[in-house]
Amino acid sequence: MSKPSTPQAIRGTQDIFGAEAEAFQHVVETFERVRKLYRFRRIEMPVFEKTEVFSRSIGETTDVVSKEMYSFDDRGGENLTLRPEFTAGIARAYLTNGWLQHAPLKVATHGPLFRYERPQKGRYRQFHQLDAEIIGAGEPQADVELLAMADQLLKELGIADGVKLHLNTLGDAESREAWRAALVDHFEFHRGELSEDSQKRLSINPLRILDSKDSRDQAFVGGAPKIDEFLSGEAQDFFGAVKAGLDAAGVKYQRAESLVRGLDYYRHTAFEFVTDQLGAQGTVLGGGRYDGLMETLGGPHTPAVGWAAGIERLAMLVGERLEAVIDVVVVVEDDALLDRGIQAVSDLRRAGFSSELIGSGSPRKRFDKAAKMGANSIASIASREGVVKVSLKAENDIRARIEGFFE
RNA sequence: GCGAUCGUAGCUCAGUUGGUUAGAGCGCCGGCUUGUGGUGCCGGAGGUCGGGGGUUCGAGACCCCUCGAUCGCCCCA
Repeated sequence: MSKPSTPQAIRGTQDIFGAEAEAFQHVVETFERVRKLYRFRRIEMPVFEKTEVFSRSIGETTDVVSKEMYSFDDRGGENLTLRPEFTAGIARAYLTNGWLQHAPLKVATHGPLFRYERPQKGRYRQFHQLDAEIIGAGEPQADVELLAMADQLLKELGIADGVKLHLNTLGDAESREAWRAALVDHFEFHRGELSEDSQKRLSINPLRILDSKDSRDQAFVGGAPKIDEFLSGEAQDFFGAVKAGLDAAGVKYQRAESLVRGLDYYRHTAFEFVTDQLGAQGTVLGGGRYDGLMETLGGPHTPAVGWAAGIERLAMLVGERLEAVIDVVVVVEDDALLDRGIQAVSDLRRAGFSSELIGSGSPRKRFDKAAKMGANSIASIASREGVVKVSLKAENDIRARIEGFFE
């Protein structure tokens, strides 16, 4: 008889435990608290959608859609995709549920996303994001509110020092197209001297050449046309209002002229909170305005802004967090007294004390086991010459509150 | 999709130029010591050396393939 083999976890997924899981949960809980301060309403979204929800909104030519989606036919023959991001699904829900009656609508959620990528530090095939969106608001104040919330979140997580807000504008649709055309002209002239990657980007996403890490490309980035030269008056005013609003809200930022977004639906404001402490995956939170998205899904023109943040990346910056210490460990040193112990921990837990029972293994080693757990107090239930003996090791303040549970 | 490094008990790691029954610490289980005690001692369980193939008299060590991890490229939060 051969031993059955143990299945491995799927590549790029993670089993999170202990101090790391506490850090993960801490990020989520902090987000929940901050999101309520800004009055964002909680939504829960399906993990999968019809494939077209993503392919139409994100853009067929993007890497996400063309090679990173987990798509499959279900038993009814429908082609479905595990969500690679939140925004498209939320936009779909907004339209199919008629949420425009609530506009402008501020919503927040978090959960798992899926992308078929090569795993590395801060990048997984199943990863988790926080997400916040304001839908149906075309005013720059919406951008400002969202950024202020992101800024406060990072501060409350205690990681704001290592993270900087990079801010840019992509202009409105006309500005962006004019800029894009000028960039293509510029880089086309030097095509032969660009990196292989950037030669490809020239036809797929020329804006991306701007933040290439290849030194061959960087030589031509400095002289490339700037978005500011192509901004319409309206676009300039919008960006000016966002910057003024950030100053008023006390949010620090720096202009990043070559910051672009990978997904097609972005317009106007684009931003990333970036750190140098996570290696190649330095963006911890990113987003922007996507005024054109609703129309690509067949809805009415609906301006919107949003961002998403990588929970794993934030948790790595937060670092490991200690699990809460136990209030009382109850040690039963005589098996005949086990029920006394069960009663005590039950009463303690119902009264709001975290409690753990130790009543198995070598009786003489049970107290040592309890001592190693680092609890605030230890109660021992033992018998000496046939007499039940309860002893309590605790500081006076907690002793007074728990003594009664052992009488 | 491309490149580099790595993969030995549950965990962290040793394993000399390929050479008898593969080791340690921690953890786990048990015995003794201590007896208001977080100590010490002894013993035990647990490994097809990621998986498959090859070279060799002989492979945990060398070669090939494969799976996975880590770090870059790319992409992105």
